[in-house]
Amino acid sequence: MSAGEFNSWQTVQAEVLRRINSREWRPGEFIPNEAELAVEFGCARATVNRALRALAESGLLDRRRKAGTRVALNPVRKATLAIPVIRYEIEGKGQSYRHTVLSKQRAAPPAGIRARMRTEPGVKLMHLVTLHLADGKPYVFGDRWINTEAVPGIETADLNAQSANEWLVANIPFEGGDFTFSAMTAGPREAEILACKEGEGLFVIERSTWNAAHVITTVRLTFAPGYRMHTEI
Amino acid sequence: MSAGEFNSWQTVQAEVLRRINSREWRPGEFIPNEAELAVEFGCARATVNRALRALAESGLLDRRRKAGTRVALNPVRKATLAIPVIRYEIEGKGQSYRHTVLSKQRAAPPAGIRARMRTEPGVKLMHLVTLHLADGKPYVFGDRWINTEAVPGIETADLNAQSANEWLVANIPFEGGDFTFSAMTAGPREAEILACKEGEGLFVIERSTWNAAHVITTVRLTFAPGYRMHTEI
DNA sequence: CAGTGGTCTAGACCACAAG
DNA sequence: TTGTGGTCTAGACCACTGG
Repeated sequence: MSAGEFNSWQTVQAEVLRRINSREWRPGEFIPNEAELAVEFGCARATVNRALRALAESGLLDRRRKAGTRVALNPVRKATLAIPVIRYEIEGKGQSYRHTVLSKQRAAPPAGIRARMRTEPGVKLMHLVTLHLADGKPYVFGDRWINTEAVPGIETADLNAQSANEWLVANIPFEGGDFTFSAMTAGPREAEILACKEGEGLFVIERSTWNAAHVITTVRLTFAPGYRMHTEI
Repeated sequence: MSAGEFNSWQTVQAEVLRRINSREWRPGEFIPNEAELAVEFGCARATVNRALRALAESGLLDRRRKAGTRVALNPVRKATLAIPVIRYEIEGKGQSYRHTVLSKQRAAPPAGIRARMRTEPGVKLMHLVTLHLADGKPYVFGDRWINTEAVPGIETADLNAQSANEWLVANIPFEGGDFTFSAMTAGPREAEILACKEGEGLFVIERSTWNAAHVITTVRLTFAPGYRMHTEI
C-alpha cells in the first residue's frame, strides 16, 4: 500500500509465519485466500501462491482447493536428513578415511533379505561386508546385498579401491529408497569387527534403494559406539 | 515439437529425470539452460524453472546463476523425517496410549543441559520425566527440561492429563529445532523404567526447540528395545 | 455449481558470479 | 561485462471438491 514496500515471496512468507507464530492466525483456522492476500500485500497472486506453497510443503499450512488454506492443526515436524557417502562424512570431519572388504561372495540370500530384495528363490546375489575406518579406527560396517542383475558392471568393479557404497552412488541411479533407524546390542561379531565391547548399544541404519525395475541393493550399517546422526529444522 | 504434447512442469521434470537416470545427462555435466529447454519442450521458461527448481531442492541438480545447471555429482540423499506427537504415533499403530509423569520439579540444570538451553547459571528450569506406554507397556521415556520463562502457562498446565510433549506442540510455537539420533546401552535406570534388561541397546532421540528469543525445551527420548524409526524417499 | 488453489504464459527486470 | 538463474506481474484457464 504505502511506498517503499518490498514484496517478494519471502517477505510474504515471513509475514505469514509471523502471524502464525503470534497466534494471530490460530491452528486450524482458515486464512484469507490467495487473491485477498495478494491485494493486502500489494503483489501478484502467484507471489502469494509461491509463499504459501512453500509453507504447505514444510507442513505449517494445510491447503485444499475450494476449501481454502488453514494453519495446520498438528504442525508435522519434518526434518530432512542428508544421507552422505561414508567417505565424505568422515573426511568432512577432518579424519582420514579407509575401508576394507571383509568378505565378498555370491550367495542365495536368507528369507528376510530375499523379501526385501524381491528376488525369486534360488537367485544368487552379491554379498559384501565392508568395514569403514576413520583415522584407522572402526567407524561403521556395512552388510550389503546387491542384485547383480540390476547393477551392470558391479562384477568387474574393483570394490577394494572404491567402496560399494561410493561405487553405487556414482554409477547406479535410483528412484526410491527406504530407511530404518534403530539400535541393537553388540554381539560377539559386532564387538570384534568394531573393536568394541559385547553388550554395547549400537546405532543401526538399514537402507534399500530401487529403480523402476529392481531393488538394487539393501544394506545394514552398524556404527561404532558413540555415533550420532544430527539434523536441524 | 509434435502435436498432442502435454506440457506441465511435472512433465518437464519427468523428462529431465529420465535423461538423468538414463545417463543421457551425466553427473557433473551441464544441461541446457532454461531458455533452451523451454523452446525444446514448447513451454514457458517459468515452467522449466519450476521443474528444475524442484529437482534442485531434492538434490539432483546443482544450479548456479551464470554458471548454469548441472547434474549433481554427489546426489545427496535427503529423507524427510516426520517427528510426531508420541500419542499419535502409538495410536496410529492401533495401540492404546497412556503416559505417567515420573517426576516433576524445578531445579538448576547440569552444565550440559544449561549449555543447550542457553540459560544463565543459577536459573532454575522445569525438569520432567515422563513415561509413555503403548498397550500398557513402556514405549519411550522422556527426560525433559523446559525454560519456564519461554513458556507461559506451563506452570499451571495439568501435565498429567496431557503430556508435556503434546501440550508444548499445541501451545508453544517454535521456529527451529535440533535433532540427534544415537544409541545407548541400558543401565539400571533405563532397564527399570523401560522394563528391559540392563545392557540392551536403546534408540535415543535428543531434541531441542527454540523460538527467536529462547531455547524452549530440550528432551532426551529413550525408546524401549525394538523401536524402529522409518522413512522413505 | 461455484470458489479455491494449481498452473501456464509472455514478458520484464534483477542479482549474482564466471571469465 | 554478460550470461544464467531468480523472481515478479497480469491475466487466463483448469482441476478439484465442498456445499
